[in-house]
Amino acid sequence: MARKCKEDAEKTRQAVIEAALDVFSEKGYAKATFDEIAFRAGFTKGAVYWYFRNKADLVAALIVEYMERKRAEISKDIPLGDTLDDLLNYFVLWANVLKEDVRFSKFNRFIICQMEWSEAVVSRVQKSLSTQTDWHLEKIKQVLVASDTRGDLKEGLNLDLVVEIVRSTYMGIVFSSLNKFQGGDIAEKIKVGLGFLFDGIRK
Amino acid sequence: MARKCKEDAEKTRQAVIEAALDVFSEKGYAKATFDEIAFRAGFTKGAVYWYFRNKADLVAALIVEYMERKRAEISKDIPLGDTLDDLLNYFVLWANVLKEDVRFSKFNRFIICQMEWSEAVVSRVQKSLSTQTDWHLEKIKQVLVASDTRGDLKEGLNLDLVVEIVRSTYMGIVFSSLNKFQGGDIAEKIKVGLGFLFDGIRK
DNA sequence: ATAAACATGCATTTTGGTATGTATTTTAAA
DNA sequence: TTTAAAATACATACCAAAATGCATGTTTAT
Repeated sequence: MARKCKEDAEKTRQAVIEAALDVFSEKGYAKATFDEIAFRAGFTKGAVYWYFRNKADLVAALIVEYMERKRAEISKDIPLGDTLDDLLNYFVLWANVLKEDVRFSKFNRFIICQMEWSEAVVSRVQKSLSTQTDWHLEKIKQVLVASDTRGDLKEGLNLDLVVEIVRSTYMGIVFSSLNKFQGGDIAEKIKVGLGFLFDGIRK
Repeated sequence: MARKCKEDAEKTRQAVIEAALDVFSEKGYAKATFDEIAFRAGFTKGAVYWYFRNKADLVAALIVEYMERKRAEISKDIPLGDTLDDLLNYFVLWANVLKEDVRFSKFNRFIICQMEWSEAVVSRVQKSLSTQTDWHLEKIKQVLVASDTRGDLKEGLNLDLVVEIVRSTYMGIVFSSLNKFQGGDIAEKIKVGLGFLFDGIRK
């Protein structure tokens, strides 16, 4: 084969990334080989190396692309208000994405339980990852501060601590749900679980 | 070298397991080699293969030993009551162990973020792991049922769902704390976070 | 004497990475 | 407008390194 036009080239890159997610999910990060990823995508190893220097580079690209894409996709649906109910809807929105988008769910399961966060990968992803994290934390803090100012919350809360706890609770429910052990409706658990937590900090 | 008496043999096994934890933590599961693990333990590869068939076998033994040992160690300190406050103390107890036992903390960080849960490992660990999980879930459920019977809780709760949420919340805070991003006092976070959650389900 | 508790050496496979080949496409000069 | 050169988008072939796991050796307890 040979060179194609630019649109086809981008398609190739995407095909490789999608194939990578499948192979990573099935074999785990360590046992996934460029040969198999390329074969799944319908190409050879040369194509994969054309786009990615090595495995850490590939998985980093996979992570960044999936996170940024989904964030861009979802950002228009985000509730604008700053009450605890709005915040709850915000998390339910993310949870529903996990329920409905099978690829995104597969992606999350992979990065949570099927890969090692080696230094090589972490350093490449750090920027995109911390942006994503900051995004969440910012949203949470904004709502909590506004609610506190309005006098909706209990007195004397350490808001920064509460921010961390809210996020950890969300992550915990997501993690547990993505592990095979428990199935269940993840959005439902988020709704109920964070609902109780919010009841606990409300005045 | 050559054969030693039985006590020495057991010491060797333990030394290998401890060295394995160190090497796994530093290099990650995939990049850890039997040669280096053996060298760290003060032996050669032959010694490691004498006790463990392969890497999955070694890491499984590491996981099982650490979990069982800590559970046995801690079981005598467990609060006996069945109120929500007792349950909170139960979790704080575990959190304190994570804070104080550096090796156990290292172990947890390893199995959470530095290893892949391949099928080979999961199948070997499953029994011990589900026993540990059942242990926690059983304790939680017992307290919730007792509290509910006493009329301490809100009406109409789905207790099984609440059990999962309580556990997920605990796990979420532990996970977040073990990731390098956030440090902080893990026991404090558990106390405050689960405290709010319990306030939310209390009548 | 036998078997446990290792050490040592080797061989096989795997694979990450590179170097090279090749057919198109794009660019740019004539 | 034509066409040669250069760059792109891969395929193919190959290598060097490394690690797994086994086979075999060696020493000492029992």
